[in-house]
Amino acid sequence: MPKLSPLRLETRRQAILEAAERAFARDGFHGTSMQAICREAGISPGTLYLYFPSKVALIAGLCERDRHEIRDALTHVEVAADILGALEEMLIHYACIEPQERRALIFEIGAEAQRNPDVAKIMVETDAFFSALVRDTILKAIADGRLIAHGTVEAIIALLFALGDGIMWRATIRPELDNRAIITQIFKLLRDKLLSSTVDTNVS
Amino acid sequence: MPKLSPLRLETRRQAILEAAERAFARDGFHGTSMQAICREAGISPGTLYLYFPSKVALIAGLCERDRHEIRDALTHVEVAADILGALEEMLIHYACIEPQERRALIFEIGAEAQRNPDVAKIMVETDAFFSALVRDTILKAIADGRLIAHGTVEAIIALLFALGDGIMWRATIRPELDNRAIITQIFKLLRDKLLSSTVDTNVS
Amino acid sequence: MPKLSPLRLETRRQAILEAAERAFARDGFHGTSMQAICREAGISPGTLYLYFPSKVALIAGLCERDRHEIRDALTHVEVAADILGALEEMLIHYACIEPQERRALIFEIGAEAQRNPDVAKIMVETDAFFSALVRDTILKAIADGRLIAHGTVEAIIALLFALGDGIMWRATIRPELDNRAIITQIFKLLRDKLLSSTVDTNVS
Amino acid sequence: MPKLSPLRLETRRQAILEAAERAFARDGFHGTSMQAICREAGISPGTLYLYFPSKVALIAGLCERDRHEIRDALTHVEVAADILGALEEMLIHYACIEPQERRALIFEIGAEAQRNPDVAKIMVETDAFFSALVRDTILKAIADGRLIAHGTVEAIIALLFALGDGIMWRATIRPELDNRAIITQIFKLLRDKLLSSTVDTNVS
DNA sequence: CATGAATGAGTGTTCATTCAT
DNA sequence: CATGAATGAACACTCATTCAT
Repeated sequence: MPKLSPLRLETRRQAILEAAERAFARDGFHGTSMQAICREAGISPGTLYLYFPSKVALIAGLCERDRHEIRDALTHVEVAADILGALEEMLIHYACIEPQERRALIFEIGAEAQRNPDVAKIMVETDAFFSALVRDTILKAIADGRLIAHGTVEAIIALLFALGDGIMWRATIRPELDNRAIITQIFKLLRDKLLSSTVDTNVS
Repeated sequence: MPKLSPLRLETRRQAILEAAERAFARDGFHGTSMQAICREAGISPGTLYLYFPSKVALIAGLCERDRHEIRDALTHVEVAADILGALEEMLIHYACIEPQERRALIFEIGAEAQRNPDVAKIMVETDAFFSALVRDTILKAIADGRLIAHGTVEAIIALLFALGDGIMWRATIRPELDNRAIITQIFKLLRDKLLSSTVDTNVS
Repeated sequence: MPKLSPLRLETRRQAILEAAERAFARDGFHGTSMQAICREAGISPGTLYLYFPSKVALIAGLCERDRHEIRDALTHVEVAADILGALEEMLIHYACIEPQERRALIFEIGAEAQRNPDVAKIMVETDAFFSALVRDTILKAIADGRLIAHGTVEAIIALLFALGDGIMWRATIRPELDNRAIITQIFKLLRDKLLSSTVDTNVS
Repeated sequence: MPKLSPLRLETRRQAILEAAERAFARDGFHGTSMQAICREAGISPGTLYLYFPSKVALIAGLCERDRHEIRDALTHVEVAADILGALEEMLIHYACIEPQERRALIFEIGAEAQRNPDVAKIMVETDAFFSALVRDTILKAIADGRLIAHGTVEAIIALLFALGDGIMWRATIRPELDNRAIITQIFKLLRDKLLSSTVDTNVS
């Protein structure tokens, strides 16, 4: 009985995760049965349990995957000349362009995190990782003179974090609003009053 | 003639709602059975269904109740001399003082809102009501000269909404942080750079 | 505490029975809740139980009432010059004119009779009473020379009973057929071959 | 690959149907819980729902099965030299020999048919199928000269159908009568007056 | 006599999970 | 490795009946 080759195992895991995400987004975590995920993934229940030990493990897996995705997205921010612009773009992507169903998943994950320490851990770690990276990037940019902080740097960063999460949150509960315009408006204000960029930015 | 008097009916409804809130906060919406709520409320299933027609009606009732609570809380903000201070205090109350379990309920409600139009409607209405009231209060204060906006008023208000929700969100997913300090820091920045108050404020 | 006057008691009972019949016919015995009957009758559950001790008692009451109704209907047959014609008319009335829902009730009653001896007893008694009456009427008519039996009288009567019940049955399970025509056809055959009438009958 | 083979699936279905029939006959359709059927069949609820999607599907399955049974029974009638004799025998079998509980099921099915179109459809189809077959058989026999109709053929056939159903009905509500004798008596009359057979029949 | 709020056992059905093949 | 039939505890909800007022 040769163990599943790590590559194949990972490929399968990802395929199942994608099926699960589609199903969860469509019907919610509790509205989706394991059978439904199996159907979506084209496998049998027995096989699913070969790759994930339980239903919550799928949520955990989804979190984990999102963590990687955000990490990749942040890479672009890190190396961008216009850091605020890159953050703005990233926010617009997740708040306006990605389908609403995907955003809605955050409720399911959040709810699960209250009950499941594994999920909570991943959530906190993802947030901490993300925050640290953004913070470092901004601090470095300020040190480099690419950004100028108008006020206590720590406070500006704290405000930035809350702002980003708040925008995501509002886009999720009020998708009918013109969130893209709201984001643009807020970032203009940010640049004017709190964190101006010294590099040329292409105003879109 | 033991007809349920309106008062008694309302008292009962509230008692059941409180029991449901405790149970939901403890075990989640889907993790809580109607039987468990009955046990918590000290009534039988049949009786519960006399007051609420379904499980989601309990969530809807909880939303409705929160809406009233927020409305009352906002009354204090409206009449406050120091509007930003009142908002800050309100935020600290809900983000730091109220028990974490209560905040966590927002995930359950949000998740339910994705599936249940009634819940979604209440959520949107509550947000719209709250937003409009805060907005009016700020606009009036600016017109009165009690607040001075450093930048486009609309943008500042948009930022304020996102900020408020973001702070609540972050307090919910990162309760271990010193959120009170973060809020204070952010509000100080706000007052300095975006929305200064012309009345004496007692800096806490 | 004066006992309900017998008259008032009976009036009430009949009103409730009618409400129950409407509800049973609409939704079936098991599909009708006591609450629904109360609503239909405009009384409270407590009051209903003052007049009928249980739900099956309502079915029993309905049987009892039907027994009286049939007895009355038979009175017309007894005194009719054209006995076969009167039976035919009665059959057409119950099989074609009365609403289908009322006929459908017989299934509910029959099912209940299998479980409830009281209901079974009433059902058997009603059938026995009816059969005896028809039988006597026919025997008397034959003795009087108003009817002529072409064959063993006992066999003809047995066939008549089965025929009547069978027509009712078929009208109930196949209401879409032209049961009136079928009845007319059968009775014509009856008169021609088995039980001719010596009085003028208006052939319809 | 423990995929349910079609044979095994059908065997299981029949076993469950038999368990359901026993339970329904004992306690009635509404008096029988799915748990009770499971107990009777020696399986778990989950398994039952693997074979039948709902409780009414069991009734529908029972109808379907009866339809097949009747079809088979009719095959014997079709090829019989003495058609009336074969029908008489069949009637005696179902009205007198089969256990009363099985006959009683017709009430449950009939009641269900009033509420459930699927059941109603099967009931009507079964009756139509049966009627058409009997009718064809008789018409052919008359054409062949094996039967002689004393009267309008259509009327005789209509009477025959009503008679058959009426006999079944009466045997169900009055099982204490000597229904075998009644059937014999009626069929003798039939042969004498309405539909004589030209082949030798062994009078039982 | 009449009420209707309260009851709680019971319902049909689902679904995460297991394990023999 | 993969299967999918089997499981059975759990669920939201109903309703015939009672009894304090």
